Amino acid sequence: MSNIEPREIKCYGIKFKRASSALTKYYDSMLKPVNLTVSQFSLLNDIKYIKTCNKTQLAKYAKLDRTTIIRNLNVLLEKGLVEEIEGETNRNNLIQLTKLGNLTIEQGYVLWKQAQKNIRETIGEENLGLFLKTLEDIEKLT
Amino acid sequence: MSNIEPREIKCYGIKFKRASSALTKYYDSMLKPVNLTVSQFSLLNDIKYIKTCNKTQLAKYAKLDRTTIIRNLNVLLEKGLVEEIEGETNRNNLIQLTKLGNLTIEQGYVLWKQAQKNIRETIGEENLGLFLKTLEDIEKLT
DNA sequence: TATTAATATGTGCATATACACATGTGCATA
DNA sequence: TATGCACATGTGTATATGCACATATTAATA
Repeated sequence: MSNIEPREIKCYGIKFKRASSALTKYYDSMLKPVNLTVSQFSLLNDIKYIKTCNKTQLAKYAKLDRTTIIRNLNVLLEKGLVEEIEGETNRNNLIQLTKLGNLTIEQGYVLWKQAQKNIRETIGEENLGLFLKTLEDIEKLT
Repeated sequence: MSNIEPREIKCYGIKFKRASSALTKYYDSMLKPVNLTVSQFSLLNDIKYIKTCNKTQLAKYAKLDRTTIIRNLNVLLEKGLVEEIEGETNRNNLIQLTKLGNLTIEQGYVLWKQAQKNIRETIGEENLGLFLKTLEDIEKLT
């Protein structure tokens, strides 16, 4: 099959999407030994930080849609990394890490740290500050 | 509901995801009048550039998984923006833009151009080169 | 007290993405 | 010819994401 000559992609949105996808895959591959994606690892860390909370609070904190959080949490619940403490009504339920969840974070942290270091070097220490600032400016678009 | 004090997010992967999500939403909102997402707009432009091709070629060109292309194409087929020309066997099918597809790209281009300009200003002309270079370095991780 | 506000949760639908697997076709070669 | 490799397609399943809609509970207020 003949390959088609690539053209210069000009859309910053698409360029960004591709880089984001590559970056996610990289973190995911590094976290493979603990069977976590970077999204899952990040959400676990959020829960660790806020200790116990309801799902709406967690969504606000993680800056994700509430229904996204519900679905992502279901994966973590099934893995036994998170538990839901039933209140009097659904409204009063709280979620928190299990022992396994805490242990998995600890194990994952070592792997994440290495990924983080490698990415920092890929971006370049000297450019890091400006780069992260730009990411924040873009995030503010929403 | 009391809000939880945000902590500094250190994971570059998550920071990047958030920015990417915001950027996608921004482009999507700008392309709303032509009822296209930026992913769809980009795929249409890829097809316009390569004129006619099979799905595997398109996937390579767009740097997406082949099965992702199949599913994204199905949306464009249903919208009548793309058509599939049946060959002797499935293997010989070709896809190409419809008239409506070409028209929609033209209409979308004006909107996209404006989004593109705004993002360029958000990043800052003076930082643009370095920023895009970094995106490419990250993309190469895969 | 009855109605309304605010708050919390969940499901259906849709897009975007990719891996694993199954299937089909055509050509080269043993 | 038969076998296998290269190429092309499609489905099942999964994660990640968010909007629209429905429902339930609590607090405030008319």
